Amino acid sequence: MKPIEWKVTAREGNARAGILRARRSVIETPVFMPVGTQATVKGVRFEWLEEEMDARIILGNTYHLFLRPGAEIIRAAGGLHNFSTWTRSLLTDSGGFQVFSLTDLRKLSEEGVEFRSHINGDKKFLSPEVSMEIQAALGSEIAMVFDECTPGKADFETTRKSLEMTARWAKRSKNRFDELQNQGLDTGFLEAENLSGRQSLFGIVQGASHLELRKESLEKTVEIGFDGYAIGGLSVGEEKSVMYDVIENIAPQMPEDAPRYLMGVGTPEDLIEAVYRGVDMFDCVMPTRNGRTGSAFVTSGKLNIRNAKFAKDTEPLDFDCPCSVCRRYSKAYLRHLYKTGEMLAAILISHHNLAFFLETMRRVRESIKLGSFGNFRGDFINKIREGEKEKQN
RNA sequence: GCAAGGGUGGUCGAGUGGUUAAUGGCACCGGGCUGUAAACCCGGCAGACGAAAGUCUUACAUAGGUUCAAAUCCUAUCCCUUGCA
Repeated sequence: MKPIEWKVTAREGNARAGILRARRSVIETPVFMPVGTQATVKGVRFEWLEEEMDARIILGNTYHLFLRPGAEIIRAAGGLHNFSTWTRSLLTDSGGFQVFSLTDLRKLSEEGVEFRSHINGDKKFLSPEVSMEIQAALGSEIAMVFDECTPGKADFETTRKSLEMTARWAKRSKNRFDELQNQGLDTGFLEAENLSGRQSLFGIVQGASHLELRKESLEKTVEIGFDGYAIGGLSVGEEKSVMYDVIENIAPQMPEDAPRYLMGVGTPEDLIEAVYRGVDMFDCVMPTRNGRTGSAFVTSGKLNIRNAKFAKDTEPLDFDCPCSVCRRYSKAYLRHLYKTGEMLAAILISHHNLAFFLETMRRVRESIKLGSFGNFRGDFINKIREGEKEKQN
């Protein structure tokens, strides 16, 4: 039996709607997974994620939880689910992205990454094996291989070397992962109908903007064999058109019968464009980070709640959004909260943004099932373009 | 009334003869944020003209004065704070 089961329920062009059954929840795809780096989706209580937004899966981060509180504390607590009380599915990122984003603090070698904690400067070490051990302690439903995230504008040779190491790391990740599963060291083990109850592992395709290298990376990854496949290393400095090109070329070549996960992307528009090109899963910090920093995603695009023009605006962020923030609070009030430094501003806008992302994905799924995704996509993008035009006037 | 110390741009506050249209903080205005080192970061902030380099005008309580040159020195006036009556 497999740890997860993936089934396509409808198609339209390259876009797919499906059902991903994991041991702790059933996840309808395409899905947006809120990012919960440090065992919390910043500013948003689990109650809201469960009840109002009905999020079925959120992320956690190996690097950050490794530094604090440490894998042993979470293992002792019975895993990240028990520790945090999030009972639905979790996907844990491997720490690979931090190798990329904390570049000043690291020393990279074939063996792994020696780095200094960004918190207190402690010397630490992360490798495919260590990452798998931590992720087993966390007990997520979906673990990610430990990869190197290549910068978007990396040249051919750099990218090739990087991708080859990522492939070797993927193999090592898989080996250690299997050992840990066989030893029963996954804290999240759970009996589930027709599933193994074990953790699943996703591979990651790298290759920056070089399509032939992307293809090579994909082949190497598929050869090892994973429960799902991710596209990594996008939205890391390259042009947006490059990102769309890579997705367009690579996603359709990825295994048909496994979920495709585009890591770290993106804006609502990006999500729709990626679904259109065959992607099923997404995560991104934008809804929560932008929420905390005063920018809201709405039907007409993006708005900055700081703007003076909202000072007397008694309307909600978005009339078309069914979330509890839009049903109750005005832009004028949210602006006031933000300008006065009240934490509730960050909480409410983060909440709206996440609700908006999840609702958008719900609509995407519905339209694929109805065969109207093409129209949905056109309307969605048009409203953003109109919004941009209006902003300029 | 006497004595001492003060009055600086929206605000608090540096500056005590010469790159000073005037440091900083805050406020205000705008932009950014894509597997979270981010409740953060960046820019603007006297006025007018200019796409820009820039040009001009008005500015450090008020009015005079000294000087090549003043927010900075001198005189007078107004106002504020503290102490003594």
